[in-house]
Amino acid sequence: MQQKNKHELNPRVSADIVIFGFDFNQLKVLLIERENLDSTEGMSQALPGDLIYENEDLYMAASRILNELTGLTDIYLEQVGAFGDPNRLNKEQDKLWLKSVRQQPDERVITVAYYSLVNLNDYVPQASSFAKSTVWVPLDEIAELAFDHSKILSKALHKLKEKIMMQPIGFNLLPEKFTFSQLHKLYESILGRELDKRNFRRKMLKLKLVESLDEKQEGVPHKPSRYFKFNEENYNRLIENGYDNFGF
Amino acid sequence: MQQKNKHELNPRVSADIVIFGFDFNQLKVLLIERENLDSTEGMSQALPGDLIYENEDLYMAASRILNELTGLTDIYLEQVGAFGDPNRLNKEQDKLWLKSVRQQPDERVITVAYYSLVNLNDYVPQASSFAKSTVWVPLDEIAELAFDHSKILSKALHKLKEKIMMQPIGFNLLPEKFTFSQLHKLYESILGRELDKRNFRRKMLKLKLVESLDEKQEGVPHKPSRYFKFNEENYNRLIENGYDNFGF
DNA sequence: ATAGCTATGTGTCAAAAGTACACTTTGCGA
DNA sequence: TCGCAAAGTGTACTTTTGACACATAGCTAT
Repeated sequence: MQQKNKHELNPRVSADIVIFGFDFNQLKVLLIERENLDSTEGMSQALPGDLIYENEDLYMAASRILNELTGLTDIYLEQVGAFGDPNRLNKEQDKLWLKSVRQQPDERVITVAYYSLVNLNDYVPQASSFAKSTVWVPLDEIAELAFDHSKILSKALHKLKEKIMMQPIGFNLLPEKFTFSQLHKLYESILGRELDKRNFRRKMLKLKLVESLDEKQEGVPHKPSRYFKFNEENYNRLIENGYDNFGF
Repeated sequence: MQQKNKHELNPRVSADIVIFGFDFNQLKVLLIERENLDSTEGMSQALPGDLIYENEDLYMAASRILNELTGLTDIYLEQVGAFGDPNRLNKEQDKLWLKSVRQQPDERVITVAYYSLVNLNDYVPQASSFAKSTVWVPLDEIAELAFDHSKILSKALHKLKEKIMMQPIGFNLLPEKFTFSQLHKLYESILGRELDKRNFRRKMLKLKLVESLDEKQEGVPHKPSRYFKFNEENYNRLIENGYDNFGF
């Protein structure tokens, strides 16, 4: 035990967050931009993240980062998993960048990834120590990310897809009131495939997850849509009865 | 950045594993037993786990631990998640035990949990540095575990349930050939509810996931069952066509 | 005022999947 | 040869899914 000790891992731990947002048209992810230092290309992108502090719980660290970045609190946040490949920071460009920013750039870092769902309307960009410049990038325009972040993103997306088929977490990406087509488009964006409009409507209404408001769109150059809101009580009643599969 | 550094977390990292086994009757978990040092009660139980070494990947560490404990390689192993509550080691009994076993018992440890599915017939108990005495405990007889291991176990079980409804991973818990009722009982044990015998059979056969062998049970005091085996080719064909929901 | 545009909103039918349910069969053992 | 215990099998009903097309409301441009 005594001799073994010197070989035991003693890393830093970071939290990286995949922040999803929806602009009523497509799913986007908030990324930080950094300048490349090897003068090959101009910029590359990474998931926002930061080292975790002492006495900080993993979930707390993730909410802190999310809050510093977006000003938001009480956000849907779910763990994706831990990523600890010993070579995860060893791409040349990443090493250069770490050298410019960390005291011990070669130190091993394990990251715990989370994903979160935010309502774009509530979002106010914030300056923060770990993210000078951020951008919302549509899912299908995201190029290879720094470190192992592409892998993290794809696992996060996979979890989101799985989850949204079981629980109506999508409402976290929408404002209080929304139209049916916004909701419909959201599900299509997340699942990456078309859903029949009428069947989608039928299912949502049968489950009574959405409730119609006495209010309509105004000023749109077509038949105005009614507004709807999420009915949380009905959702809670559903899951009490063991219903946890929305089967899209 | 410079001053902040001294507050950054620099923990040990462990891997803990929920090892599931099935004795044709119920689902069991392999636990390690340790003597309590405060003389309240005799024994308490914990999930097997060990600190991760330098240059070791998380998944590799988990397979190493699994191998040291069971002698098995190439085992189904899936990450449950990272657990890093600053107080996760702070129950009194746990602190006493750590003092007797670790150089720096107060050091913060983050654990990455995995679950694995093993075939009990292949299992040969092994002595290992971190587990002197091990026991297979039926799920419903597991008492409160050490550290945050009860929480880990319940999350692992939850993931297993979810997963087995989507993918036929249950076969990892069975030997090459098995009877239909063994398979049936396995699904019931994992999901914790009864499944209609005929409907279960119909579904499995329709998906062609199991294949009948020309062999029967012998020496049983009732009508002997045919043996079946898992048909991996058909499974691969299914998932290629996007089928990933077995809907139990 | 009216014609045209655009997205909203609605119903039906057939196929597939799920659910509930009971009796006969086989081989062993007493 | 009788009894036991688990294996094995089919049907009828209900629910869910999936495919599909047209009328409607409000704005805009002429």
